Amino acid sequence: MAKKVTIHDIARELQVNAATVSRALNDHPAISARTKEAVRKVARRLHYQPNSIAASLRSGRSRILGVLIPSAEITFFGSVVHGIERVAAAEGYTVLIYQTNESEEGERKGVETFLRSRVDGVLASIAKGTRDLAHLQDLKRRGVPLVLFDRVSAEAGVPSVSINDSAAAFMATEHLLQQGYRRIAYISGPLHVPIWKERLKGHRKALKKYGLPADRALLREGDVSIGSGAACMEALLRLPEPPDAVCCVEDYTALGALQALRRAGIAVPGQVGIIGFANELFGQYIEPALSTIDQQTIRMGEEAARLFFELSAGKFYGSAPRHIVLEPQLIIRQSSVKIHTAS
Amino acid sequence: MAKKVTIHDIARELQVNAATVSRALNDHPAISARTKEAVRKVARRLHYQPNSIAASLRSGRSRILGVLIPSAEITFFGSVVHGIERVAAAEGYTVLIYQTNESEEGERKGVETFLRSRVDGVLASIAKGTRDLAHLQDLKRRGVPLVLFDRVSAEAGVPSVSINDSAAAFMATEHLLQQGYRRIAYISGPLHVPIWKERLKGHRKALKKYGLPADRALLREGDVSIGSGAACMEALLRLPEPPDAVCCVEDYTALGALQALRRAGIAVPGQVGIIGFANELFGQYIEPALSTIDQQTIRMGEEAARLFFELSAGKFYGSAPRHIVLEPQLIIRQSSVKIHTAS
DNA sequence: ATGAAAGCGCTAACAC
DNA sequence: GTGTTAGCGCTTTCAT
Repeated sequence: MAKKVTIHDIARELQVNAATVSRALNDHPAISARTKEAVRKVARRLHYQPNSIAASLRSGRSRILGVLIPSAEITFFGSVVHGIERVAAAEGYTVLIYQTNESEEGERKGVETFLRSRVDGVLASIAKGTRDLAHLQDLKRRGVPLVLFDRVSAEAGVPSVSINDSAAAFMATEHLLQQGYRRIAYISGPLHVPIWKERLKGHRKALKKYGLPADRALLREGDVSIGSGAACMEALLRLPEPPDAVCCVEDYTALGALQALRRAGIAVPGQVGIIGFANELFGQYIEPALSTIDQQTIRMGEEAARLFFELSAGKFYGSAPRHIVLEPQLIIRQSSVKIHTAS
Repeated sequence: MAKKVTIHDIARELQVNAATVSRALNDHPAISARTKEAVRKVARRLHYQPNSIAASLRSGRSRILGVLIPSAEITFFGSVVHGIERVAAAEGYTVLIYQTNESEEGERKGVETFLRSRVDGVLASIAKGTRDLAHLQDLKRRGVPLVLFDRVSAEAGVPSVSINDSAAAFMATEHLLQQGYRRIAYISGPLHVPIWKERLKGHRKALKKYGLPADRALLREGDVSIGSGAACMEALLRLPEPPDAVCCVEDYTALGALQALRRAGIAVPGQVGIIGFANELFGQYIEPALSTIDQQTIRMGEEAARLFFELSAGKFYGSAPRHIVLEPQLIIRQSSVKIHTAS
């Protein structure tokens, strides 16, 4: 273990004060160009590596942004993180990711880790398993800016970026209706999670607009996994009056449903239409290609990061938090297209 | 911004020394149960949050493991991280992820960030764009344990976990040969990356075993993206003697190739067989389901984390680094099955 | 079982 | 333009 070199080593070498070295390294305006040059040269020669732990302890700022995501195995989040990174990098910030594994426990540990590491802010997407938001309030109480994205919560009282989930589900459902499907099932995620509650609302609104009843039997509450999607679909198929279309709350759910339909020998989109949600990469490559909703991932990440910088610049502390709502985009592929217009 | 509460606040409240509080909080054996109890109670009441920055500065240990992954959008890495987390958590360590976006530049920044944050170790999978490993050597030189996984490099001289890439490609190719395919193309990733070079070796070995020549025209060096897979496949189809099977270095590459084949109206696996690599989630849901190679992701993560703990326990510093090689598993689905045995 | 004191490496307020 | 000084909040000898 090589002895760590500090600014004092550089200072000694150059016969100057450690503070001078610190300033030179940080490009402080009051330091002469010659000194800066000399300091940098010695620093390089000695393989000096700044200790941001010490710097953070002293300055109270780490220039690190913590991002809490439910799972690194979902492309969607990786994509949002890209957006966050782009904006963060431009401001000289680094992004660190913690995956909560969809549990409240994991989320608490993530917050704890970030708090201990004294990140300058936290951007989070709430885990499926989270019911109590106390740990998020903790961040607020400690003055760590918090911004929520995608899986947001108005209760939290912090800025957020999300898509218009209700509108998205409305679009998806209306699209199925316009294709002539009439008995539309809905496979949701846990309804205690706001975004899934919102989406259900949009779905129902579309049904209502077309004068259709909200048949309780056609609503399934899954856990947004492939397996759960398949199980829900199977249950739906056992119904006395099975659905002729299904609106899924997630692409993976749709994948499971599709699998169940295939096993049952049901033609998609001929007999049953299906639409997903999230525009995951695989959707355009499966057979039939999955219609879905695009959630503007990069944009979402960028906006979330921007909200953080606004927050930390103190631009709207105290006033009501901003909620940015992005407009979703309907992506029509094959799985939901019954009507062939032209050819 | 609530005033931060420190161990001194707790100490004052209880009329004891800060050192006592520190010990109590860390469950030091020499502290009486009564004192510990009292300290914990006050800590809770004051919402005390330990400042690990200060602790790290003093102790020189952060109990944080940095993980460098090329991209958070690849399921494979998310899965490996799960394995890492499991082992790390058991040792009281936290995992922080940095995505390098497949570039050497990103990788350098990640190393820099981890170095500054004084993580206790780094687990890394080398980016596609990385040619110079100097930044990784830096970690070693500074005494930060480094373990490589998946995209490893023997040159780095550090412990690693990978799968037997050569054997994997051999299995994939042999499987195609056993299915009766004879003109087998190979879509590789950049050949300066060791794992892809290794895989190519395995592929050639299989060809050789079956007495087939390594036709240069059948080898394409793509960049492991869907688009590149499609482009390579198109080029292959334009050959005077197009291939009757294609072995891809990655599932996403295979996806692109599949797309190109579909556009060209070629039946898979009837006319052309195809096999991928990585066992990405989507593979079993596309049509035809993609044959592939499983890479033991969770296991890989666990082993990598274990290697780190061995390293930091000083078990084999100085001696030659251990390289764990996991055995891959051939997963036969539809895309490569020409021969229908039974039914 | 607890206290006293020193210091990890850096930055920032105040000198000059 | 640079030096001095005083910590940031914690851990860790060494005492007692």
